[in-house]
Amino acid sequence: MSLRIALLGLLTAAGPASGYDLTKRFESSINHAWQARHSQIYPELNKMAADGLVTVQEEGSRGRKTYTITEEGGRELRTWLIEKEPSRSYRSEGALRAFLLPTLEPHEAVALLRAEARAYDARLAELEALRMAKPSWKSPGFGEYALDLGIRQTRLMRDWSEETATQIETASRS
Amino acid sequence: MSLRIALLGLLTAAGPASGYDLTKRFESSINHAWQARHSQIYPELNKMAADGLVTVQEEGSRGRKTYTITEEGGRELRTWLIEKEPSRSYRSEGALRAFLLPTLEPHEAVALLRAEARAYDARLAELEALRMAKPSWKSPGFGEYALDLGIRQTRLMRDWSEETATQIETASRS
DNA sequence: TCCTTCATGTAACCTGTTACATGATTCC
DNA sequence: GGAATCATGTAACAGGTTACATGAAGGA
Repeated sequence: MSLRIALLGLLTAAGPASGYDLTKRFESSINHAWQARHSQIYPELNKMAADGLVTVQEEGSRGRKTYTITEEGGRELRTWLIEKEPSRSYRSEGALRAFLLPTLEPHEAVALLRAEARAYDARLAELEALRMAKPSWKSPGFGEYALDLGIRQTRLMRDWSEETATQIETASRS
Repeated sequence: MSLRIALLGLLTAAGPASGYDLTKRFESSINHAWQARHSQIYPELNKMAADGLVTVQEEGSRGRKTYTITEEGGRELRTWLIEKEPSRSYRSEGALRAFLLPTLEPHEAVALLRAEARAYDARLAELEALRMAKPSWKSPGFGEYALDLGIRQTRLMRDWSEETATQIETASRS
C-alpha cells in the first residue's frame, strides 16, 4: 500500500513521469523515508493503471510510458493521508544491536558504538548536503519536512551511540 | 537473519525457553526494536535446531519444547554483532507521511501532526513505564540501552510533530 | 462444564531484494 | 563501433502478517 502512496505522492508533487523517472525520484528525494527498486515500481505502476489510479498519458521512444495521476488516484492519496492511522511500529537492526550489546565485553561494545557514531556522522553530512541542493523537479516545500525529520533521526543515532559508548566505558572502569 | 539473532540474544540473556516463552519475551522486551509473531518464531526455532544453533533440552507437557542455545549459537550471535555491518536504512510510514504533507491543505496537515504528537505522547508514557517495571527474567542491564534509544526516538517523533505543526500554522497565516 | 491460558503448528498472501534478461538511443 | 544511459520487464527467494487449526491443562 505504502509504495502506491509514495508513487501517487511523487506524481502529484512533480507531475507526470515514467517508471524510470520515478525510480530516480525515489533515490533523490524520498529515499531516507522509503525505498523502492525499479523491479517493484514497474509492476506496481501496471497494477495502479489497472485500478484506475494512474493513466498512461503517452508512449515515447524506447517503450517509455509516461504516467499521470487520475482524480481517483488523487482521492486515494488524500484518503490514505487523512484517514489511515499510520503504523508507528519500528524495526531497526541498529536498535536490535543496541538491545544485544550487553552480551559483549564492554570494550567490544564501545568499539562498535564508536564506529556506528562515525557512520552516522557521514550519513548526516549527506543529508545536510541534500538540504542545500534540491533537485529541479520538486515542487516548493515538498520533502522538506521529511528531510528535517531524517536529519533529526540521524543526529539522534549519532548522539545515542556516542553517549552510550562513553557510559559503558565509564561503568566498566569502576 | 535478524530474527535468528534476536532469538539467540533472548536465549543468552534469559536462559532456556520455549517458543511460547520467546514470543512473550519478544513482546515484553525487544518489541520496540524488533517484532515477531509465534507463526514466525516456531518455524525459525525448528530451522535453528536443524542448523545446530539451539537444542531441545527438554520436552514438557502440552508438547512444550524448551530450547537452549548451543556453543555454535553463541558464536553465531557474537559474529553477527561484531562483524556484520548493520543496515542503517530506514523505512517508516510516519516519515512517508511527513514527506507527503505538503499535498494537503495547511490546516489538515496541522491536525494530522497534532494527532500524531498525542499518539507519541501515549507511547512515550508506555516506554517510561517499561523502564520502571522490568520483567523478572531479564539479566541485569539487558535491554536498557535499547529502551533508552526507543524513548529518545519516540520523544523525537513527538517533538518533530509538534514543532512542524506550529511551523506550518505560522507559515499559513502569512 | 466452560472458559482461559498454554502450546505448537501450517497455509495463503503481501512486500521487498537480488539477479537475470532484453533492447533502444545517444554520445564519444 | 563501443560504452553509457535510458527503459521496461520477470523470476526466485527471503522475510513477515493474518488467518486457520488443533489440542492439553488448569481454574472458576
